[in-house]
Amino acid sequence: MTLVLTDLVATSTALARTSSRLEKRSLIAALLGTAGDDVALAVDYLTASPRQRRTGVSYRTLGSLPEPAPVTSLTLRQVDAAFDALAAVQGSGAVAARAAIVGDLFGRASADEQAFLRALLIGELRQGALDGVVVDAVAHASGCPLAVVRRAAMLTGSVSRTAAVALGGGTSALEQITLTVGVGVLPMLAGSAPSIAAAVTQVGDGASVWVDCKVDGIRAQIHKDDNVVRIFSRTLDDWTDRLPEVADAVRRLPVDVAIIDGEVIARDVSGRPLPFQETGSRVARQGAGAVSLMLFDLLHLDGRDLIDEPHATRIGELARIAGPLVVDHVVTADAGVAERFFETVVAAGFEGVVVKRVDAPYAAGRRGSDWVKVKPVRTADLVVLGVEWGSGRRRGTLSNIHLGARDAETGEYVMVGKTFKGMTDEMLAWQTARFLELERDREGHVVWVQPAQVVEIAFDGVQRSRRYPGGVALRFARVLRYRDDKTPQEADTIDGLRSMLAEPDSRDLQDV
DNA sequence: GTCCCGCGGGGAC
DNA sequence: CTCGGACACATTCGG
DNA sequence: CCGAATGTGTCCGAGGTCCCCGCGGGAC
Repeated sequence: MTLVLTDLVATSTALARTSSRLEKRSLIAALLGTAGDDVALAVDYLTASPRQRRTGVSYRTLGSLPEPAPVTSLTLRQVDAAFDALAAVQGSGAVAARAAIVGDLFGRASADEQAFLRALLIGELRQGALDGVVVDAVAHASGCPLAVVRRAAMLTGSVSRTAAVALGGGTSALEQITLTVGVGVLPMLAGSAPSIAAAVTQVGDGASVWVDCKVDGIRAQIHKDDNVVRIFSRTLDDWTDRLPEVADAVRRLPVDVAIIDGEVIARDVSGRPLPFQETGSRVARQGAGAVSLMLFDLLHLDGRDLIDEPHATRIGELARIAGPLVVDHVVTADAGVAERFFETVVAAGFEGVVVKRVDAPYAAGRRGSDWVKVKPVRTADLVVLGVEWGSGRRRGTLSNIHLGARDAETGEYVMVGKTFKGMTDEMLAWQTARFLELERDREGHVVWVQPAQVVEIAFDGVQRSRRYPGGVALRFARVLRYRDDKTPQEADTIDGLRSMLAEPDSRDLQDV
């Protein structure tokens, strides 16, 4: 039994049409019931994650498409084969080669199929169903308990493989899936809280909480099986080759078999974290520039699975085998103590803190309330310089605003970033009217406005920028509120933002 | 013919 | 990465 | 006492910043 693209596209279209999760679930379940051997492929496409992580094809390449075919018989496997071919293309002439494959594939697709494939390749499926809904649907289609399906998905790191096992072998087959050294596990994620006090009461509810120093690096899940070490990124890509020194460090640990969770980060000789940009750069450059490893969890140790053990137990074992690499922490029920720890680690250059329930298991793949992060928040009053028309459910509203800081010398405003975050529907409606009033010019989907409206922006920090003229950009900017009590002349200055940049000390920029 | 730069794709946060 | 909206389910409120 | 309102857990999608690499085309 094989699945035809048309059927998948029909359910995708139906998914987009309804907002009911239950209905989405039954639509997907019905499709999976007919998918036969193509369950995994169907799930990969429905969750907008084709096997081929990189096809080299996106928005730009798909600008001009051939005429849709009036009749089609495209199968999922044929699509998969075309994606394989795309992924294999490299070297001189690659652009033309990809265009040829795309032209052939799309020429065999109907209009609806073209739209679907295009959305899939661009990564903008927007049918209101991804991993969460699909996992639910897999449980329904297979008759397996949702909790069992979820757990299998977390342990295999793959919804599609889980789906194939569930539909093929049912609950008993799913239950045979266990934590396996060498197979990436979905990493446990943290929710967030606005303050230490909130986090401590939310997580601890009166009891003691575990407070970890939060490292602003790149997540790494490390599997050690004697001398064989594999390192997985947060999305479970294999990054072993680009982190040789990390692999060596783990090889030297006094354990045979382990799965460790931690963060990779570039630091100066004193151990102080370097800006995230530096660690990102070093990691991407295949091990150019040393990075160090900071650990905060242990999922498996020498034949013993620890994911269901309490956090405190796991960390106890971790400290035993890798003490010096474990991140700083305190255990307390006192929000004041946690607060002081937070201040200390932030002063030392770390990102903040993660508050953890002491007895929480390792609940992979879920952004639960067992781990809650808190980071310091910066704030600035900036001027709106332009706005962009929104897309998707923000179509028809002026959404993404361009932010400017005041240049005290010239009196002009220099752009330091954009944001679309923090706006309620009400604010969206207000700002589209407001910025249309202030409109000065248009260019594509951006509306340039007179620099008259001040907005209070929250952000995590500033970073060095090559794109923006002031040389700085905001990280994670979001709107707090519009300020009608301030004139643009009272907005915060670009110099003020620049002063928040960590001063690079060239002596310190050494490998550790 | 080579080098460099711009741009697109893809991945971190 | 952040945030708001929406849905599903649990709990509490009000006639 | 039961239906309606309110609260909670989760998911999704709106798009941000940076980085690197590879390809292609223009400058020299």
